[in-house]
Amino acid sequence: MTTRVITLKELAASLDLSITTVSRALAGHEQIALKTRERVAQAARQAGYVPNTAARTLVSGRSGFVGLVLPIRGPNLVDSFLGEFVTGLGEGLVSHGADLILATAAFGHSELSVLRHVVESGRADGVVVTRIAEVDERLAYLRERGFPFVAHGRLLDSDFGYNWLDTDGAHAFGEAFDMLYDLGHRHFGLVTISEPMTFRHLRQDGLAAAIARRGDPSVRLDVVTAPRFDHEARIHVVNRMLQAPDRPTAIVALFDELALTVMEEAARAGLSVPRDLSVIGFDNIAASAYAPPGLTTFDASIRQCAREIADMLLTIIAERLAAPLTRLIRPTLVARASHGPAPQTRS
Amino acid sequence: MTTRVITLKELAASLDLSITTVSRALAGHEQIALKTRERVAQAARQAGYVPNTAARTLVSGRSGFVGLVLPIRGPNLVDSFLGEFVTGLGEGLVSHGADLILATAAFGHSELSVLRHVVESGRADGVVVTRIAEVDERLAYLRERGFPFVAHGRLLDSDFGYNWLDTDGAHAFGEAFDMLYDLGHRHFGLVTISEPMTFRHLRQDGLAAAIARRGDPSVRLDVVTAPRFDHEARIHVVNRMLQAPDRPTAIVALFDELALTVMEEAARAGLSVPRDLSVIGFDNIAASAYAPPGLTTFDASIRQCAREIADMLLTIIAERLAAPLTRLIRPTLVARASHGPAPQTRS
DNA sequence: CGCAAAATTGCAAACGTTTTAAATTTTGAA
DNA sequence: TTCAAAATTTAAAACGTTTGCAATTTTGCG
Repeated sequence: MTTRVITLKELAASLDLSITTVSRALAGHEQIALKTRERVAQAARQAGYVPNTAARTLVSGRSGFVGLVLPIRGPNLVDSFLGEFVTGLGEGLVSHGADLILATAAFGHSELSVLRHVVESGRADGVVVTRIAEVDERLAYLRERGFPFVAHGRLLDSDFGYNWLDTDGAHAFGEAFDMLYDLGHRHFGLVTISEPMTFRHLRQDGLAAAIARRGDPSVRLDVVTAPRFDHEARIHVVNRMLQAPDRPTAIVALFDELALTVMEEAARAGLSVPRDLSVIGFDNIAASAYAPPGLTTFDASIRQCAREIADMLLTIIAERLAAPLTRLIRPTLVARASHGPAPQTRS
Repeated sequence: MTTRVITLKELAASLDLSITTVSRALAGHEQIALKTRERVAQAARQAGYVPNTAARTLVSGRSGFVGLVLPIRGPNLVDSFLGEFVTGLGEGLVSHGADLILATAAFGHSELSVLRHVVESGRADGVVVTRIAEVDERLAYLRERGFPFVAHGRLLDSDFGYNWLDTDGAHAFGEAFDMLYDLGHRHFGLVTISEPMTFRHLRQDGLAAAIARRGDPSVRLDVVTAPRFDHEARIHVVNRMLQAPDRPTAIVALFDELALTVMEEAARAGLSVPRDLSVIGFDNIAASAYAPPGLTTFDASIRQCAREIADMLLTIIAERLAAPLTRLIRPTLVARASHGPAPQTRS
């Protein structure tokens, strides 16, 4: 059954040309007579010739692949992020004829070891790194190797230049504060996570900066920290904030999943959102539109960002760019119904 | 900066052995003295030697990659399916040391042409095909080539043997009917789509079969068909069913997104779910848990299925299996609050 | 100690491309 | 008609592995 794949040698033989000529003709070299180029192109199309990737990679040193090491995730957790991100990367890559390699870290293997393997086996010409940690050994490794990469997210102390694209969480959280402050809120809550990811600092700092900018000493901010994968514990932490004798009138969550938990627990505690409590999230996951009364959040347009990351990376690879490329994308507010004026109770 | 990647030749030189011996030692061949094997392994580890994928692929004919061609999707649509599926595939592959290639169809290029490219360029040893269409040229192509693949979903008329894994939508829809019938419902609605995918038939047939099995002539089924990507039109179609003078008391939707639209429009029309109307979906997407009152649906455990698909495919590749492997996975009912007894109005 | 057998190692070809440098053919002016 | 220059084509090496087969070394028995 199996139809054999045609090789360059065979194609050349059928045309009575050398493989050199055929190779060059297909690559469109000017030095090959136009007539020959056309003849070769025609024959190649008809024979369905597709160059062998491995052979081409071996000699050229370019694989035409971009790698992404899948972040390790909990057994029951697939964040909605991945589908969008991967789709965007694919879209960005395909316009340049590149494809995506997804490598998964096996249980017990670190993400770094998988990354090293991808890099050192020559599978990819560049990689994309997501979910930047406070101390990120992946970036350190890539930098030391001088291997092309783009980070989605950034380090806190960028003492070395590298390529990144990030959503401006600091700005978004500042915007959230300003909006809530103008609605009369003075007592704020922040639900954050314990994982050492940089984005939690950037967002929290953005919130703190906005508070400082306002210069109103009556503003108060309570912060609680939830573990990432333990749903029970997360609920517990949220309730600690909701059931405190003096609870915030507005809660900002580090991302939508947390905000949805806040809204669920608020409902369970008989609190009405947004009458008794305003809640704002970040990410605009699909469920946020459905969870009553509709979560106000920020959309980071992951798919679009991923597309841009792909573009950046391909530029870096093609032009061996040294100067770091950076892009900060401002997320847009998606105003739904989970925020409103501060309750008058205590005023 | 760029640290050079060490090659087999260099490793061999540093050990004062031939590349043949080193290659075999690393592959664990018995014919190489144990002492040598250990010495080589040690040196390789220390030097951080990683074999070059391209070279290995070229000579062995095996790339260690499995391909997935991303289904083309609308500009604003990323179905939640992809993230889970890709994660599952990755998990399934990594345990066998394989990785995933994601190829995207560029705008204007057919999915088939991308598939051909992946297959014929030798990038992958096998592919996974999702979203099986009624007349699926991808399956026809793969079959003709004799290229290893596993389909997620199946054809209606399987006149040729091929490997597939599918969720038993027919059974689920039958189960949904039985449950609703036992709750007193007699007038049913089915919201389906116009895209020529096989799963719509399988599910609808399952529903019809369950109705027939029951043999109750008072049972009535209305069917409306929505276009896939046009949200406006989808709403319109749903309302046609909801606002009919004699509307169904129970609506089964082909998948959750449709069911959520039904629930939204029902709420807008002042209908209470499940008091006035029962709604059941399929897929158990994240939003289904949040949309009030909580959508009753079926969970197909995509991630687990994908893992199994990876296993199947790797088996097929490794053992050059001819006999088709097939698996039918029964989805589990996720009973939330969107279904209940039939309203008494007309009884 | 000698030698066949067993154990171990190495040579060289092959995989399908790209590319350098060289060979061949064509062109056109003298 | 001749020959240098231009245009076109090709031979061969290289990329880094794996592997069939041959060469070398070691082992053990007489």
